[in-house]
Amino acid sequence: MTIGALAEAGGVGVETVRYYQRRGLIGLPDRPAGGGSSGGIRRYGSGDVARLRFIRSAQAAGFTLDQIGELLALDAANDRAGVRRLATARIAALDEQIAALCAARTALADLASACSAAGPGPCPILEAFKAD
Amino acid sequence: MTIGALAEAGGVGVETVRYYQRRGLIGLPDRPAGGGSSGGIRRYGSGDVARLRFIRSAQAAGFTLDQIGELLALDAANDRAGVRRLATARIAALDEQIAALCAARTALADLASACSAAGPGPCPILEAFKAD
DNA sequence: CTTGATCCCGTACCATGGTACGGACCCATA
DNA sequence: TATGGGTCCGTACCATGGTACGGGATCAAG
Repeated sequence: MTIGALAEAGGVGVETVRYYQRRGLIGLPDRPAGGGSSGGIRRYGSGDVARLRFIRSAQAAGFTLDQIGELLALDAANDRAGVRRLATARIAALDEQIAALCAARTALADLASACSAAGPGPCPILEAFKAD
Repeated sequence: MTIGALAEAGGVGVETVRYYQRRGLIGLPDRPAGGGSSGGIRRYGSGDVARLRFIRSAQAAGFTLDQIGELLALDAANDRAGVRRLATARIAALDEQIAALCAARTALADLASACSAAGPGPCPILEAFKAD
C-alpha cells in the first residue's frame, strides 16, 4: 500500500497523511532502500488505515491533534484511566462550548424576530450589538 | 483619546485595535500633522469605542471578522433586510454546530460510562474510535 | 531639558489544521 | 527504453484572530 492508497483508504489527502507523519501521529515506515541512491517507496498496512480512521473519529469528537497524540500514547500504554480522564475533560469542554453557542443562538434568534417585527427605525440586532 | 485609552475602553489590546484597523473594521483618524516631520498622535472618540464594543458583541454571537465587516457596512447603509439575512444564516450555522457538538458530546459520554463500567480488556472509547 | 511612557508603522511570529509547489527520484506499462 | 504518473522531501503558503518586536517620533511630567 503506497501513501496514495493509504490516503484514499482513510478519506484524506496525501498531504494530510504526510502532515500527520510530521506531527508524529502516524509512523514513517522504512524505505526499502533497494540498492539505489536513496531508497524506494514506503509501504503502509492496514494498521495505518486504522490509525487514520482513529484520528478522524477522535477529531469528530472534538479532540485536537495534540490530544489525539496523547490518546494514541495512552492506547499504546493501555492506560484506560488516562483515556477516561481526557474524555471527561473533553466532555466538559464540549458542554461549555455548547452552552456558549446556545446562548448566542437564543440571543440572536430573539434579535432577529424583534427585527422582523419592528417598524421603521434602527435595526434591533445592530442596536443590541452597539449597546453591548 | 489615544489608541491606548481606546483599547482599554474596549477591553482589548492596543495591537488588537491596530489589527482591526488593518482589517478595515475601525477607521484610522488623521494625524494632527503638527508641523513636524511626520505628524502627531491619532485621536479617537466615543464612536470608536462603540465600534469596538460592536465588534466584541458580534464576535460573541459567532460572527467572523469578515462578517462583522459586512454587518458594519449594512449598518452604514441602513440595510436591515441584509442584517436579518446574515443573522438568520448565522443562526442556521449555530444550529449545525450545536447539533454536531451535542452528538459528539453524547457519543463520548456514552463511551466514557461504558469504559467505567467495563471490566478488563481494551478501552471501549479507543475501540469505538478504531471501529469508526 | 531630560527622561520615561506612549504612539506609529512595518514586519514577523504564534497556534491550528492543513494545502501547495518544485525538483529529484522511482516504477510500471506500452 | 521511454514516458507518464506516483512518491519523497523540504519548504512555503492558506485562513483565522490575534500578539510581539524594533526603531524612531512624540508627548507629558519633573
